[in-house]
Amino acid sequence: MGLRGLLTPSAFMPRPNDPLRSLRRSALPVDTTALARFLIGKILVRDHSDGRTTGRIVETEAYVVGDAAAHTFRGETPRNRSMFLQRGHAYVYFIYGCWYALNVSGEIPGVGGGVLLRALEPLQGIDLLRRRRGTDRTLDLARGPGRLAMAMAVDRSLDGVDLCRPGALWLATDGKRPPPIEQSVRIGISREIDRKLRFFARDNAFVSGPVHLRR
DNA sequence: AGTGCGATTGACT
DNA sequence: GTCAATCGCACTA
Repeated sequence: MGLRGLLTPSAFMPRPNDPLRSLRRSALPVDTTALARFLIGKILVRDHSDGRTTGRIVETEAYVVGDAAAHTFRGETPRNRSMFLQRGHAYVYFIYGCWYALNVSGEIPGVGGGVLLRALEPLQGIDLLRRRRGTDRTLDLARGPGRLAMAMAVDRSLDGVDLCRPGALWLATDGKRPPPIEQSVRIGISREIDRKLRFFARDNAFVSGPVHLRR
């Protein structure tokens, strides 16, 4: 490596400690499906009194306007109102009596739509993620929406948080190019089952779902 | 006031 | 591969 490489960041060397930059709202596509694709490769940051945990988003699903599988389909209610906030806000819901799941709102104010975050590749705070999940299996720490929320200590208290402002929970980029992205049908729904609104990083081991939907 | 069910997971055969 | 756990919420009445 030459002098230039010592003095300036190199695009060719991995930099594990690349600074995180908060995602500006203006950078987010004004469309839930485009946002679901855009978020692959971005970073979710959880700042907690226990410490910071971060993970790279490797799997998302879009729940769009007019989508019978979306919680917003029947209009705004106390439960889902966060998905009607301006794009970039957290919608957290509780399901099956035991799990939370985290979404990012994706439309203009008053219009309901959101992106379910389904899996993260753990980056920082892996010991803390392990403690929260009660397992040492790095692969399983945040593979699946319920595990992701548990690993990142996400519950309804974070519902409505603005993910474009650094705080308890926010979205960031480390400047890396997004990975190759694949698309498929969504997992675990019974309506609108043919719409290919799931996005994931190709051949990434931290992606959830059955094997035939992993590549 | 009562009912049915879900954008899941982990344990088990 | 199957299946129970578990409860907030939306819907019906």
